[in-house]
Amino acid sequence: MEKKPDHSKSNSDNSNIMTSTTFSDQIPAVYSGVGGGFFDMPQGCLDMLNYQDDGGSSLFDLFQQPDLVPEQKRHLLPPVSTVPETAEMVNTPTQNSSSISWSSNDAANIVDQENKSRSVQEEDDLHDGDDDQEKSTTNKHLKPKKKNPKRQREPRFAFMTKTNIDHLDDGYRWRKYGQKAVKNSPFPRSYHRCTSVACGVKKRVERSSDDPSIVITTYEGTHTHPYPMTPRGNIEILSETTNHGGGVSSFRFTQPHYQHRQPQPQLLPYFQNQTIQSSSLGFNTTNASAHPSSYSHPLHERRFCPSSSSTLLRDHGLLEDVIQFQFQNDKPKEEQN
DNA sequence: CGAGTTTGACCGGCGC
DNA sequence: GCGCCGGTCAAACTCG
Repeated sequence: MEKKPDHSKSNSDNSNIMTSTTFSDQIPAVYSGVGGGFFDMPQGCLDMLNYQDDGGSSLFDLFQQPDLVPEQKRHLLPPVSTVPETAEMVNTPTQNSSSISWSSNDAANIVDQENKSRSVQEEDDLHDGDDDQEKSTTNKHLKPKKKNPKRQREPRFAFMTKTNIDHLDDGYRWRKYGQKAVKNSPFPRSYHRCTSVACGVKKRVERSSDDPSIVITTYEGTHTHPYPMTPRGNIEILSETTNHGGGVSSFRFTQPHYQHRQPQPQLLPYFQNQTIQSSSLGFNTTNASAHPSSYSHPLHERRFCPSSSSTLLRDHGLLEDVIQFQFQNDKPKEEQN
């Protein structure tokens, strides 16, 4: 599908991708100072990451945990801007000797590339909207099909998932609207939009060129509808108790029609500890229909993953190994200079 | 027939 | 200014 000239070019162009750029999408402040990291999460976690309501929060609040010493945070989220060209953040899976590498050639670079193309633009968006409007009006002269010329970038979350399934079912319904060959990667990148009306959440899915078993999923924006808008996979939200302190809200994921069962999740040791040790890192699903606008919240009683801790160890289907790898605020822009 | 996918073309940003 | 590349559009197509 991708244009052949582009594809061949992509494969032949081995120029390095610079890594020392910033992730300047409108990442909430909670991510400031941390870059990316590895997570292995059971199926369902990604949904909760993607869905954040006013009372809840995201996985990334993990990194605000006061009991996380800086070393730990760094271990989880190595700042991309400081990851050396040769640096690898390696977590050794518990089940085999293979390691998932954080190299400058895959996940980090994906975001880096975006950063490069957006860091300046987004600052303009924030501080210089008039200029953009001028640009957009000129664009319309060229191509009327552009409907939303002044596009505002949404927060982005990127995850690496170790799976052989290309499209991870995260509970939401997605419509694919494009696919492109990616430079330096034999695997195409697919573009998806949430099918919910007026929900502008986008998702990009691609495979790591370094490790084809890793799927990199990048979410952009936040869903403006309850989770899940259209049940896909009998996902239920069990809002048992409102809890900013002791109650437990939990998701229950049942997986009715996955034909390809995945191997057991490879919980990376550190994250596994984090997950198990603290149900406080879970998600608050209270007020599940609220607008998921907030990324940074004080610590709530939250549940990362499906309520039963045993689910951590069972077959979690498609999202057995989710590795969050990239969150970066504008801050590192200074660092790289 | 509607929803979703494929795919070629187009656009804009960025580096050289 | 030009070419590369990521992102998006939209018509054609497929599928249930």
